Amino acid sequence: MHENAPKKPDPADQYPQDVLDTDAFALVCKALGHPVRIKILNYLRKMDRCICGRIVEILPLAQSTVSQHLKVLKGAGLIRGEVEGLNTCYCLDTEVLDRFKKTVESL
Amino acid sequence: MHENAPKKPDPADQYPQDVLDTDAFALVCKALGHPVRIKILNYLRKMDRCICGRIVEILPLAQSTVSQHLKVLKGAGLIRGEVEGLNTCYCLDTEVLDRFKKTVESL
DNA sequence: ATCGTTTATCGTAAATGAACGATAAAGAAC
DNA sequence: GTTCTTTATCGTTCATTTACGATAAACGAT
Repeated sequence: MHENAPKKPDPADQYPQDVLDTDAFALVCKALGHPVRIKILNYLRKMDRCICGRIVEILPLAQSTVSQHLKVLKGAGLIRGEVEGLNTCYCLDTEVLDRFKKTVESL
Repeated sequence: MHENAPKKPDPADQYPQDVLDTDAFALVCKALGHPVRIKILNYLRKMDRCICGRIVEILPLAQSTVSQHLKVLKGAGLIRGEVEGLNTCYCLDTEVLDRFKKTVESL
């Protein structure tokens, strides 16, 4: 673990973006560590994409709480949201999700 | 593997214990949602089985803190620990882990 | 029986999380 | 322009998590 010669200890080279490091992996797991967020994710998977308001409708929670959960999922990179006029449209980030799956496979 | 004569919507039949329900899945994710616990899991994967004291050694944390993390992992079913005289020997619960993997695959 | 070792648990303090209502920001509709 | 709608953020409260040291419980060794 001493980089005298510039070999390739670079993690980005070893695993060309298909496995998450410990901290990133833990972050994603933490984001998945709440039933409501799993439900949101499942819904987005079924719907492909949908606006925030729809997610608020299907959950028995205040709008601000749902917004908070969406923020956590976004912070972990699991979903993306883009503003479309008055609404914000959310969808899964399949790339991050796939990377997560690969990491789990390797457990 | 597929339901040829499906008549039961009973979830326990549909998925003969190979996929976790939302709450159980969130619980496992939550347990994985801390870098230290990922490290413990990785270590146990490499070592197959090892005693608590060894895990305490490799982590820069107080013994009581490590014990707490082990408890979380055990509570999620990810590891098992059996007392062997003075020591407690921990190992992965591969069955729960495999179920978790299957659930993640299906994401 | 006494002493050291190992691990779990207790008690506690600080940080984070989850929920809510209220409010702000931004765009649509009038 | 004003007003309504949608969503994010603020402020607050309560619960949980994380960390630690201290202690207890269980066992081995002396």
